Amino acid sequence: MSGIGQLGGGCILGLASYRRSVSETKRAAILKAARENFLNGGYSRAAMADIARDADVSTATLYKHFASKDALFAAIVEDACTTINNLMPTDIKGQGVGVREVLRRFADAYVEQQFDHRMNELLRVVIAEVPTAPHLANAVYNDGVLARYEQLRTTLDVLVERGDLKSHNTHDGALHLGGMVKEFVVWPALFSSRFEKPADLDAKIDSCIDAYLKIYGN
Amino acid sequence: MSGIGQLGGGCILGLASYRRSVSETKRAAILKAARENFLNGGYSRAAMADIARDADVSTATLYKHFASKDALFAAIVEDACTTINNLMPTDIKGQGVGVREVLRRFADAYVEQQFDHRMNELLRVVIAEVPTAPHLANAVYNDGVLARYEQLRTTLDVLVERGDLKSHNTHDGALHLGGMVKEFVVWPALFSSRFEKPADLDAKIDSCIDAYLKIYGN
Amino acid sequence: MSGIGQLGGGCILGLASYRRSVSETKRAAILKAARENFLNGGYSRAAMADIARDADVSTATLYKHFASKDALFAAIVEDACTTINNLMPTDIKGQGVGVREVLRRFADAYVEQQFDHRMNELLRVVIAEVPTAPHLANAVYNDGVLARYEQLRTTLDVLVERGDLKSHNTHDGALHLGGMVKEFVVWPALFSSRFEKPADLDAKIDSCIDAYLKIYGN
Amino acid sequence: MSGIGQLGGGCILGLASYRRSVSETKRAAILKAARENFLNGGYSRAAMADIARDADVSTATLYKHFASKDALFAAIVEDACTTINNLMPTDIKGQGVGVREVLRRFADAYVEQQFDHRMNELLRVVIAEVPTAPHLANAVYNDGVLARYEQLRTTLDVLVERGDLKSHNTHDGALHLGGMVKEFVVWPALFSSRFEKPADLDAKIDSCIDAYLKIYGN
DNA sequence: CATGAATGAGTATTCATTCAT
DNA sequence: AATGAATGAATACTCATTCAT
Repeated sequence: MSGIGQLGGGCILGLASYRRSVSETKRAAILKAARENFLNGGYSRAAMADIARDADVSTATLYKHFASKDALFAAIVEDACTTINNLMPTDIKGQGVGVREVLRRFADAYVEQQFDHRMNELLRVVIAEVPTAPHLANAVYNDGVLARYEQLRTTLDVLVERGDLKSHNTHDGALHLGGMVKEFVVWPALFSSRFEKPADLDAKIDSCIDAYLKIYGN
Repeated sequence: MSGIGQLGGGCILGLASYRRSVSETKRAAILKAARENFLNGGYSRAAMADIARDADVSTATLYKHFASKDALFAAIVEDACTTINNLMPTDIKGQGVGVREVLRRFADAYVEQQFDHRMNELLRVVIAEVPTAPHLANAVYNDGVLARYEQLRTTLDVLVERGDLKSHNTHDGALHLGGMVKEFVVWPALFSSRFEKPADLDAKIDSCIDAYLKIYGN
Repeated sequence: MSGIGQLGGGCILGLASYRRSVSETKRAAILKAARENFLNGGYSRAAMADIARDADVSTATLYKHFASKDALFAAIVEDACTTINNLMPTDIKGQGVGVREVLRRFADAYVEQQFDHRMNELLRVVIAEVPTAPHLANAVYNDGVLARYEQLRTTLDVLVERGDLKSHNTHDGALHLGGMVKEFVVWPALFSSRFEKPADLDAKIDSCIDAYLKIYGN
Repeated sequence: MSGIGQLGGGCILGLASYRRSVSETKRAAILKAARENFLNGGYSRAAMADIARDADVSTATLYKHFASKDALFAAIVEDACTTINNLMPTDIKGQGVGVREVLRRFADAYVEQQFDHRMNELLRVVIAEVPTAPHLANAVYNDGVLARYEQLRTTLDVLVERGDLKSHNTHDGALHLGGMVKEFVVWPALFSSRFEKPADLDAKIDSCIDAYLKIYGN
């Protein structure tokens, strides 16, 4: 029935892989439940017992998988960073694609990451824990915020090379464009308990790209 | 009866006002202690007992002044909003002052509010409590974030009227300028446990104003 | 009705002393309950919740009085040491009292301390915690064991001076006599879960004193 | 089937005995690991999982060998008693050996058992568990403490018969001598977290034998 | 026969809030 | 009006023991 590998002679191997898969399943369930709990009320209000219950495991099992609440939280954050980094597009600057379209695609991916993957809410919790877990916040800032800017900058560099943008300090440029977009995509979301993106988001983002092109466009 | 200082004869009114002033003093001490505690480790980690101790009052007195931890936190946030709103300048667009200088002054006031008045840290805590105290976050967003944009927009309108800026949608314009500035002033501070402003902040802000003037300047 | 002190003008003082007495009462109840619990199953098996229940207080109150389980245990041990040290007689070497009688009285006091004040059971627990609380064990050894030997030695010195005993190394002598007595008074009690003293204890102690007098008597 | 080493042809008996020996090896490893764990922090602090890990077996295997933590502890204690009883010399009263030397050899064996075989530490743990495992403590008292006295008494009887000691109640005599020796050998060790024997132990033991000979020597 | 993952019942400790005085 | 002691509910974490494979 199950697709367990080497069933011929090594039932031990079968056992091991069975166990691993069960374990992986539980680990995933825990991460999911924990994410939910942490995002809902922040670090302090998330209770290990609740997380265990939501993941349908005992607290002891929870602790077998993650040595402490801190470690569990760190795992969730790391998980999110990985997911997000895999999500961002790497080749949006294809030959025939116009400047505006390239920037638009980048912004769309960013919006998806912030809203559909609930990065905004994770940011809330991470920011809240800055005083008690500065290393984590730092990791998120580097892997989540700065990494995004580096990607954008690289993209901008290509556009400059292609002659689509004036030659300029693309590092600051990335921050300018990013700052404007965040104003619509992140800032209101941080303060709102609803998860939806604003209704006229696309128009707002267009206005940011417009502004950027007025500064640096050819 | 007691040797209380400047009370003249101890008439009832005098006693009452003395009591009131003592009460005000205690209230202020509590607010100060609470602010410190809340900003240090966030809402959950702040302990009412610690706050009372730091304010040199008993817990019972603390509860006489503020009905609950929530209420105390709300009071602190409100207090901060008031302080901040009083801080922002209202007449920076004097006759002889150039565009760049006007925007610069606005930005400086913003920087002062965010760093010297620890608004960045307060934002951290408020943002963290969005799921459990959405009204508070909303209040801060309206009184703190949007109000700032309204001020900026009003300023921009004056500049447009003066002919210093092209006629444009100043609402979006305010968000664009604000977004770029925040990128340097707020975003990194939210993720850092140190309270200092970045070293090259002035240059960064100038670059934002430059960008803005490239878009909308005459 | 109650003997509270300055009831005349300072109801505050009355309040303070009332509080203090209530507090003392609770503290005593906690110590009693804790002693019982610790002696019954050792340090690890004693549960703070059980102790609180037995003392008719909440666990929070328990922790107001004693900052931790360790601290509570230490308080009990210290308490026992004080009690015991106050119990040992200081003037048993009166003029007309014979050697044998002097030693006998000392031994009797020792027996009372070990059995009636359950010092044997406390020793069990303290000894058990040597690896985890060496300082405590050390304190008990110094204040409980060595102090007893010093008392005995002083007594022996007086007896030597009086000419009742040969001149000898009374330090080793005290250990010899003490060792023999302990063999009957402490050693079997350490291994038994019943609290009673052996039936023929008096005769056994006499035999120890006999032996001692054979060595050092005149 | 498997490439197991010195098994000749893999007949059933050979396999069975191989299994038995593997089992014995594991049992021994468990006992060793358990002993270490129990002696280090006492019964309660020793964790079955740690013991299993230290013995390189799974917890399930551990439980196959010993039905419970209690049973494992009992096995260790029993093991220790056996070891110790085999250790004590049985023929130290050879023809030409003097009284003092005989007693000295007995004491030396006792010291070795208490220190080199960590009997002092085991006593600590056993004593600690008296309230919860009285039968065990009883067994140790009988097989460890009393048995030693019986051996000593037998020895003393021989010495009396040989005319080396006065005729006397050798039962009490054994306790007297034993008590004095223990005072130096066991008592301080019970209260100390270091495993070493006191520096001047030999001299102290000599002084005990001296005292004994003064009482009962010829 | 051996395993490692799983568990339920505990454990010490904390905290917002109340109340007798 | 002000106090400090008191509390009940909660929280992170542990451990002896079992069980499916």
